[in-house]
Amino acid sequence: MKRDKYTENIQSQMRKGSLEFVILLIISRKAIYAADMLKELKKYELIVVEGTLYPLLNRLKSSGAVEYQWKESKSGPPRKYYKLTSKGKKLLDALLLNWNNLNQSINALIQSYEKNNSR
Amino acid sequence: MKRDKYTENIQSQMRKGSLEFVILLIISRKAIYAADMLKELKKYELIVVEGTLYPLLNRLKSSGAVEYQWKESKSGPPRKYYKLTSKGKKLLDALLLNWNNLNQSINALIQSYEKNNSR
DNA sequence: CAGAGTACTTTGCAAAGCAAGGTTAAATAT
DNA sequence: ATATTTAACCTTGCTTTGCAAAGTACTCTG
Repeated sequence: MKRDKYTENIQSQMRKGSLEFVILLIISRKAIYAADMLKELKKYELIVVEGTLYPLLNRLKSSGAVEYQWKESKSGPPRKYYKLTSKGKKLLDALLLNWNNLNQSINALIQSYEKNNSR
Repeated sequence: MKRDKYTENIQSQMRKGSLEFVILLIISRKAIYAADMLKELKKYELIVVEGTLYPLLNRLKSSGAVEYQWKESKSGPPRKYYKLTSKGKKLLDALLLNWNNLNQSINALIQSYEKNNSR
């Protein structure tokens, strides 16, 4: 396996790991449907494809973290507008805490790395 | 699936995603062998088990990011002391950049979440 | 040499990302 | 009105990978 491929692979894993978290954050702001989530993610350079997003949304749905309403569209089939449930809000809060902890651990490690490399 | 299980699952995914990165950071500080890596990870509350770590180290090895030297031990079988190769250093630098980007994106999202929830 | 402790390896299962292809509905073109 | 295009959403199959559990191998102690 080439190094570049491998680098990309690890990077995509880092993205993956925080995907549920990011999706919940996006949904928390306002009700939104899948295709618009994809655009939003692209803005943040968190590239995701349909085949990843739809199953993920279904998992969130069946876990009770999100719910959706069908809404008509003027230009195509109806859309599922997702929003957080109260369960979803609790989940998001737990993930925020978790994110902060992970961040602290990694930043501590990064600092000792930078020290060893004379800034 | 219960919410708690699901929460844990997502959290463990977030850990997973940054695992290679964290391992590289730890190895970058000084040559170290697997069992001590596990202790180190525990200090940072990034729990990992053997069945995860050893295959991961082998993947890093065969991608050329790390190399190891056998060293005798006074209390058991010999140990593989891992250290970064120059390839590994480049990989780590790329991951550092990637980490910073991901961090920025997520922090931007978190900020707009906190705004909507009136701090 | 038997048992305990330490270190590394392997196997098998399950979760999940992703490419590719499919279905359905509305709008537009012919 | 039929065909094509576009927008949404869904599904299948492959592959990767984390992890529990069991296995191998080496050293030291009694």
